[in-house]
Amino acid sequence: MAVNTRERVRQAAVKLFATKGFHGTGIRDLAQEAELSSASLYHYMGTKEDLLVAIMNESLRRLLDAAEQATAGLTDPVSRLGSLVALHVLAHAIQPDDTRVVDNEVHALTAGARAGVVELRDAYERLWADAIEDGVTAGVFHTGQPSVTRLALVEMCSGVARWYSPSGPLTLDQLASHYAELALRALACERPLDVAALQNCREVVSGVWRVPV
Amino acid sequence: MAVNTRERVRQAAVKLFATKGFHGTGIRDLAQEAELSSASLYHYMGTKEDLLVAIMNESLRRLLDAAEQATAGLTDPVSRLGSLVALHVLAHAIQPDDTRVVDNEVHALTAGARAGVVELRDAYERLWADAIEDGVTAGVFHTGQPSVTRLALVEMCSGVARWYSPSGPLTLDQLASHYAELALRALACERPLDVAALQNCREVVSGVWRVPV
DNA sequence: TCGACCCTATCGATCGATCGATCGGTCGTC
DNA sequence: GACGACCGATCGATCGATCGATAGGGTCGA
Repeated sequence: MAVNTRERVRQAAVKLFATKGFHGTGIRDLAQEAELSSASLYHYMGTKEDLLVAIMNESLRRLLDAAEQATAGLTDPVSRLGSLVALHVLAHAIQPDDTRVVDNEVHALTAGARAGVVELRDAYERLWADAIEDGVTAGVFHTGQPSVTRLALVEMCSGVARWYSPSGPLTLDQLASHYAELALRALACERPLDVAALQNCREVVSGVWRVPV
Repeated sequence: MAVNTRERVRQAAVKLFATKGFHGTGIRDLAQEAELSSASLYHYMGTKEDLLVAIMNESLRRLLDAAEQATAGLTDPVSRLGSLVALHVLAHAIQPDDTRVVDNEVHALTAGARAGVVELRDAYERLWADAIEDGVTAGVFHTGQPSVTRLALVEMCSGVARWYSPSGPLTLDQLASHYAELALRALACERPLDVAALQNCREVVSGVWRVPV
């Protein structure tokens, strides 16, 4: 029960932080969503900010782990970048609330906590930067501004969390391969998608987030 | 004087709403930034939300006007999309605070005000949708999911507001043409950038936002 | 020229409401 | 009878907003 309630509080917080923002969400909103009194809330969490920090760190950690797992052993930059894009898009489509909190509420963190979050984020973006730089070196990607292109692609993929609906016309599979296609094209890559890598992503995703893909 | 002070309040609000969020910004923060007492603030504005609504509507209206102006008379879809991308990127690079408020604080609006903002936003995205659909029909763009591609591209360009610095290595010109290049590539367009259209964008931008480009 | 009158700009003080958080308790259950 | 789960009541602080007051400058008729 206790573990379950703790998870319910977390999910209530993710939902409300994502839709109303951290500062726009009151302790009483949180309590109502989690079906608890505001006093009981504090049996399962520290301060409101502790809750935000935990959500951000866990979400980012999961994403980073998944990305490392999905690209482990892949030496081909095309496969690596395709995997990173697919994974990022799937994560944002499956967990839109979590990812929107991570992407939009960094400004609500106090300095100490922000440092940890930024560190995780940097490690994650490093994976993208390496894949792109390796591809440029290998001559399969072409871009005059690798860093700018990386920022552009990551942002493009993150946008999925703002609009994707599983009841819409696109399956997760179609979504992921469409974005992977867009990314490879933007990098002027002439090689086709690595379909096996995408399949591998699907398995990593269903393992890490425990959902069928 | 009065007009000047009113503008100072507006700029203080844009800065704080962009960095700390609408709900994260207090009336007293606003007053301090604008160098007024919190009481005097109300001589120049209605409620705090009125201020947010005004900022959003003005910013969006300016962007929409600029986009219509930049694409007016252009029949070629490649030129139109190139212009839209360049304009969007320039606006986000020049006015990062304004655009971040528009992009990230919609959730803070109450239903009535939100409707107006969404309407403006829809009209703006319609320009993008038309350019892309026309290009697909004309056979110069290739994408199986025009709507998804549009969302991806807009989001990609909006990200500029999160990181661009005028003191960085890229000029506004380089930034705009790099993004236009990325967009055309993502649409599998084989035609080159319309450099004249980009030049036109520069002029529209310096007119609408009154800055040298 | 002079006061009477007003209007704009400004602020200290303060309003009721709500904020995040804590207290002292009451329940079952083991 | 000890403990985990839970809550009504309430804390001090802060929220957005308003109050009455003051100072200064322009516009009058006398």
